[in-house]
Amino acid sequence: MKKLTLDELVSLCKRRGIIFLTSEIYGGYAGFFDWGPVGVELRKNVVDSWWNYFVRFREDVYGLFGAIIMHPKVWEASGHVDRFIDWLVECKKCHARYKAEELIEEQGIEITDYSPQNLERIIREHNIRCPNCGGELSEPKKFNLMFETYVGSVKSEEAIAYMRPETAQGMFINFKIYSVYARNQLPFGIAQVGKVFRNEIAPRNFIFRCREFEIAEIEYFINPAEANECPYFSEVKNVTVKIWTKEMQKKEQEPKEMSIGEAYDEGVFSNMWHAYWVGESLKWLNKIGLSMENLRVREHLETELAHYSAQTFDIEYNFPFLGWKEIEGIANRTDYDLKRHAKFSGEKLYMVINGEKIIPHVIEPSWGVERVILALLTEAYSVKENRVVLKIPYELAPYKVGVYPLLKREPFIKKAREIFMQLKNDFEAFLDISGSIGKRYARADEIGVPFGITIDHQTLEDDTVTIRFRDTWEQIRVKTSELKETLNKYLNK
RNA sequence: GCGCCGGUAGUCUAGAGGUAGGAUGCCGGCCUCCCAAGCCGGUGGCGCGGGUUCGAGUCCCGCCCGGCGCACCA
Repeated sequence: MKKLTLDELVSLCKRRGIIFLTSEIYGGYAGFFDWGPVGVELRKNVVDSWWNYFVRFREDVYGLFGAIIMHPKVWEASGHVDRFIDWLVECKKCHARYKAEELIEEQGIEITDYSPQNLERIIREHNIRCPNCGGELSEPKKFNLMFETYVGSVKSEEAIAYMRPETAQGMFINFKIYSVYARNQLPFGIAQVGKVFRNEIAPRNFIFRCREFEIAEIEYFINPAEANECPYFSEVKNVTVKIWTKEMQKKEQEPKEMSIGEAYDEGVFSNMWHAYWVGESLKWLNKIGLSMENLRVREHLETELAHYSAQTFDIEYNFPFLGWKEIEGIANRTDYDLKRHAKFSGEKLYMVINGEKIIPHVIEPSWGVERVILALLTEAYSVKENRVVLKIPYELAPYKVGVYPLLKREPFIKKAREIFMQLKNDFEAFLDISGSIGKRYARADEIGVPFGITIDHQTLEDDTVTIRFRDTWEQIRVKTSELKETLNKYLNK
């Protein structure tokens, strides 16, 4: 079968009202996207599925809908201000870029004043040149991956606030409230879905890398003394997937297919809870339609670990047009964040359980919603007889059922309206009377509508209609009185 | 952000100094009892700004957007 290209997917997303670049009448705006009538339903269904699976249908995870702009100190405590803001100098000859402070410190010069004026003065006085080609260096330029804004009406340095670049900190700053809500027991988790903002240098590959995107994330707090006591582990131990540990990567070995249970026994994971969350993540991704063959678990090398992480696994999806790419990360953040916030805020961020003071450790599964949906669309995209059929799992389909009069005239239209009115309160339904019947089926297939109800001549005689199935194009005939029940059966409701 | 390449109706594409053409979609009509059918009619376009030229999708400059490579990816 021909490989799907990103261009084909982008084209479908635009022409069918799913996702498209924002502000196109002004030439577009890189890294920002709008979701159309179909996309907005799809996104909502995916997020609902996630929320049900990880929050509502669990005993131990609590939801949060946190602020996008938080106290600026949050980002000092988290380490983002230090690690997201740099003064960079650029070589005027070869255009290589360097952190100013690193170049200066490499010369054995101690910096006491980190202001850009002073950094530049040191570079000029010591005649520091490009280590690559010896070229002259530019003045230091501020390089900030966080979007800044000003809170209050005065635009001063003191008024700078940041658009959150991750949702995690919203959970950490509310740890006390949630630990009480969880009745002072471990483990428990806090879940949040929301927009985050990162001022990427080069947004690319459609919605794969954007500047404004959505994260679905859980911070799961465990007792470090009980890190290998996960009562749910039997639910994931047989999940089997390709796993690529850092050792395998260093030895240039291929990923190895193994179960989560086997991998845990072999010591692949930092602890049992970490293994559990990798397994649960895979189960949900598989549930929403991503096949296990297209998923793999890759451990981060030491060099790519985030400053807060003891061990991270990426769940990667094999995009036909991008190769294996991260759609979710599962990090062991240990007690890094709670300790940092305790230090910066002066609050006591620990729990006392049975007289013992415990700073919980954190396992953090973190999904990129756009990336998951890109994988979902990729997996669902299929071609049948030269037509696109989007085989989205029924529960996620933006519309469930289309109603079509076979011919565009009375009394077919009247009867179709009746059926539509009968269905619309129970299903995401629409009525389409425009164009030939084949054209209407084709349009519905492109946005993944699972069922089509057709009103034909026989309907007018015996009050039966046909149900057409998106994936097979087969039709069955049912009484209109049994339509709702039959559709529910197929939808597994 | 750097380098190379590109940008023509909603989508896909022809045109490379001289009247912007096609396909498809969409809308209306005729026809049609089931898979983008047929016929007729309609809708809609050179990314933005400046320059060169009698004349610019076409050549030049800047910007924007996209693809690829590098860098970045906490």
